[in-house]
Amino acid sequence: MGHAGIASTLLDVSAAEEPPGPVSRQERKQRTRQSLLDAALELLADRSFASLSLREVAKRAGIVPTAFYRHFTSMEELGVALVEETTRTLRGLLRGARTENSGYGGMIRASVHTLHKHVRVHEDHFRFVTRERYAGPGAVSRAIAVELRMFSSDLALDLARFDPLRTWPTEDLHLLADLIVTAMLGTVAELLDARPGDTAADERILAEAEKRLRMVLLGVPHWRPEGQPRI
Amino acid sequence: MGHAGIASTLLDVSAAEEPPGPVSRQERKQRTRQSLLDAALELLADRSFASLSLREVAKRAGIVPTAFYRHFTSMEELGVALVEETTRTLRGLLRGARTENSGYGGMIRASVHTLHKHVRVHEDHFRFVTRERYAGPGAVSRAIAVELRMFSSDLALDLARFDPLRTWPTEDLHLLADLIVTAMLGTVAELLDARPGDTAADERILAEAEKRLRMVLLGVPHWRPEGQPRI
DNA sequence: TGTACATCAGTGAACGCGCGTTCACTGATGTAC
DNA sequence: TGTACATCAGTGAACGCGCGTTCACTGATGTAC
Repeated sequence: MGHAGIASTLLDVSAAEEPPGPVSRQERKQRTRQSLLDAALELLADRSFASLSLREVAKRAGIVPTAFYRHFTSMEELGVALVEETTRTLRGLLRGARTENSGYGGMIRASVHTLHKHVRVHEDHFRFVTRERYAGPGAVSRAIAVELRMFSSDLALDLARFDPLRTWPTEDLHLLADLIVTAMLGTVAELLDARPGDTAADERILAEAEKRLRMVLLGVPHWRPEGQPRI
Repeated sequence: MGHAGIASTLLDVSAAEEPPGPVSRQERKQRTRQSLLDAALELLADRSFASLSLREVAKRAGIVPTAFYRHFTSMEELGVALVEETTRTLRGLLRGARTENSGYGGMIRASVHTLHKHVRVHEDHFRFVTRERYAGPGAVSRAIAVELRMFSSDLALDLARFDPLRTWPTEDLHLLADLIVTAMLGTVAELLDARPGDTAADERILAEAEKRLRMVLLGVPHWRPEGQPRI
């Protein structure tokens, strides 16, 4: 339970290591549930979700395999919970980064840096999500696809505030937003591949990420949504 | 061996189902090897590589588990062979599509359509590669990364022939090429997600893919490689 | 061409192991009176 | 406040199963003479 508790504070889910006084049955249950999530995430640091066994996760969480079923009906259900845990706060952070900055440049810089900080704090979560995104036909991949669509919709909404984009058809706006989300996911994968603690690598990756986004947005004023494109 | 043979003809590796006359020992060995690759690919249609067992593959290929080791030292080695099988011909096809067309528009259209045709013929191969790309720290993911870098280098080379790109620094060129390769991979994933035989869906996905690439390339003439970007 | 030996792809039994899931249980927490 | 009963998170034994890998083997193909 020790290091599992530490991991959970990173997400600020259950802040205190061992709170004072007696604890209700449902509080204890919630803590064991979190231990299972934390244990799974640690094991997923260098493995695929499909290769993870219920017994391993239970063992690492400090419970007997059969007690797992008190919290999740299957490993798949736990995986979906991990996906939700990953995106829970990031969506709000990114929306904030965009609304608190005006102009492409500021928005790009703030978004990239917000993403960077968040990914570095929750590396295991993002490793899990980038790995499982296309991992197969299971509930986990489906949950990830849903979350990404939400990121994309958030972004499309904010992009629509820019003058040349204001008049774009919705589908073109979503195309652009998807392109940006995909590029950002590539950046996440690069960050997770970099040697740990390699600050220079991080800065290079962030610079490249900003450059990529500028390249994409550079074409926007020249795009003709209706009629023949000029290329 | 029956349907395994059929799958292999799709790749044109061993064309005849049962050639006439006696067959040398090494020919037979090569055929069994191909059966193993085909069997693995069929099983991978809706599963992750990590969840695939040596025994399953051997069984489907029609040999006893222990005979597997006559062909590959491990499942991982088989996985790497599958990656090579996937990209073997596509690289040349895409290079051809670009050199036989001039101008962004023609190149984009030809590339997207070439990719589409190839993906549709070899769906299982591409499902495997898109799934395993980020699947973990194994040899398979590493092999995929190497292949993608080669696609990107090919593309950068061809992009350098365009006038505004001719003078770009190499790193910016590679950034642009990576962006395009990533976008194309997204298109592959969309194609594989579409309902089989849904021609309308295919056409929509291809149209979107072309649009995305045009969006990206639209910014090119306005990019300032040196000095401050205008955004 | 015929014979004797070497090679080696594929066989089949056996091993110890971790897997998911079942089941009846325990004992602390919660609730009704 | 005290007692009797209900709830339910966690236990531990047991099951049948598929796994990767070992080993000694078989018998067709290949080679040397």
